[in-house]
Amino acid sequence: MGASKTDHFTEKQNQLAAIAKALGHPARVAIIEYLLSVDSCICGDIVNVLPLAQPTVSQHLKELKNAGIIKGNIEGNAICYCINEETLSILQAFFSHINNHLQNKKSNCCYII
Amino acid sequence: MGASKTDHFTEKQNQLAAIAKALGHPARVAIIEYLLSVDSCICGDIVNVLPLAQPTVSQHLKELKNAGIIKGNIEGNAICYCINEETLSILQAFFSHINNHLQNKKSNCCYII
DNA sequence: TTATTATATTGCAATATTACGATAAAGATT
DNA sequence: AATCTTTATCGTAATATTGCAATATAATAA
Repeated sequence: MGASKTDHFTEKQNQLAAIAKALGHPARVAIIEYLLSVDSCICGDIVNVLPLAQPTVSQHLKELKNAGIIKGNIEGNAICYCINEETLSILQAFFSHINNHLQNKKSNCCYII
Repeated sequence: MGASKTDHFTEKQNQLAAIAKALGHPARVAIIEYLLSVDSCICGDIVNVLPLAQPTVSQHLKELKNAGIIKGNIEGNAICYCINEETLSILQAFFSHINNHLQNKKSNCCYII
């Protein structure tokens, strides 16, 4: 098939998966890291930083924006992108949830491999 | 093409992306949530819990294992899977890193959209 | 030994992703 | 207006992912 059966999962599960998926490419991780490293959030030089052609970078930016991980507004003939903390906090909450459970449990199986 | 140019990114970026990518499917999020919800980490009944056929579930489990998100060992004719905290802590560290940067910055652009 | 049970692998079809050249769109500059 | 600059979109090729039926594998139960 190739298409995920999103109908059969909860909204939360689909939401988490969508955010994680958007982070699931090294170029997009690199974009996030770059956005963090620059003081300004005007990021017209992302193309020069990445080892990818301009249309490809534009496509990755679009995916990050669709997933809500970055947000931006038009600034003349450039685009101002920056990280959307709200979206990333959803993933963070998921990890907190995981941590809480794991600490309560202190799992003692699966010690091999 | 379809193949990521992983050579052109850092090991760290590829590692983060691989972990995020493995979480980037609702079925795999559901598997993680199920592993958290059960007290035991014997998870032979995952197939019954998910709306997917057994081979598909097995494939998702394999991907989670390849990414290091779950670990498991053979227990008779069943498999014992559980969450690998070490791997998830890599993603958590990334988010801490992001948080630190964002708090220092208090970004004041991108207020529209 | 012969089922039975549980998970993994294979093979394949449908769809998605990745990448980039060519081109478009739109504000800035001259 | 004509040109430059920057980002977006289109079209397309190569590859990856998703899902499942069929089958294999391996331990357990009879």
